[in-house]
Amino acid sequence: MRADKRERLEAAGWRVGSAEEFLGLSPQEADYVQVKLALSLALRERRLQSELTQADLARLVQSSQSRIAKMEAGDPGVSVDLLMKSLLALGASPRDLARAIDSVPRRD
Amino acid sequence: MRADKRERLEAAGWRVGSAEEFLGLSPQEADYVQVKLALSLALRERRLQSELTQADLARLVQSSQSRIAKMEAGDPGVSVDLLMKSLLALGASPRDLARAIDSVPRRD
DNA sequence: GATCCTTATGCCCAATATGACATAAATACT
DNA sequence: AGTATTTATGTCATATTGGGCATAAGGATC
Repeated sequence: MRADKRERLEAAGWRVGSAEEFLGLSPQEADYVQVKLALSLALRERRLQSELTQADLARLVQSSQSRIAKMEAGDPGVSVDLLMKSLLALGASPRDLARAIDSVPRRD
Repeated sequence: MRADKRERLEAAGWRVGSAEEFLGLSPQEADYVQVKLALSLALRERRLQSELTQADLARLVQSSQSRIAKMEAGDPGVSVDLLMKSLLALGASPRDLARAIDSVPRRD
């Protein structure tokens, strides 16, 4: 965001900042969310790459379409365990998981 | 294991193979276990590096000493989520998590 | 706009993970 | 050897996550 735009917004009474600030997350909590998000995105990418529907993937990992949708949406009620297991079921290697997690932007 | 030893063992009726084979794990399940194990080890290393007892860490992450012990032991009843959250609480970055996971030996 | 396919969202309740506690086992220190 | 500290293991109630189902919402094709 450009500095002048930020100034205009703040002058108008808006609070400008990251989602973490807004939600009041600690740095660790923010990192955790980011990791889950990265795995979510990796899952969606892999599924589409494999040309599977969410229902297909659900069958593959013995879950349900709704769970897959929630996983890909980064729903808070989905565990990293399930994300990882699903990714592995799609043929991802531990190294692939590592790469996905490593794509999380560094904090400053 | 040396080939001749393996032969002697098998001649004597032993089945020789990896722990995964023995436990009847699929490759994906084996990878998942390996990832958890890698995080367990990383946790122990970091905790010791920080010169904290399990009880100290338990306070830090609002858990209990017994949970920490189970985490570090790679207990099946411990989630990757908890492992990650604990590592992050010890100051690990997402990149550190990625490195730990990437240390899992490749399957062949 | 009707039909089909896919994805999103909300709700059950069964299964699993959780912190807490007790206590055993291991390790360190004198 | 005895004691203190740390770690391991078992159990329990409570909380969270799980699959399954219904249904809404989006998107494509006709």
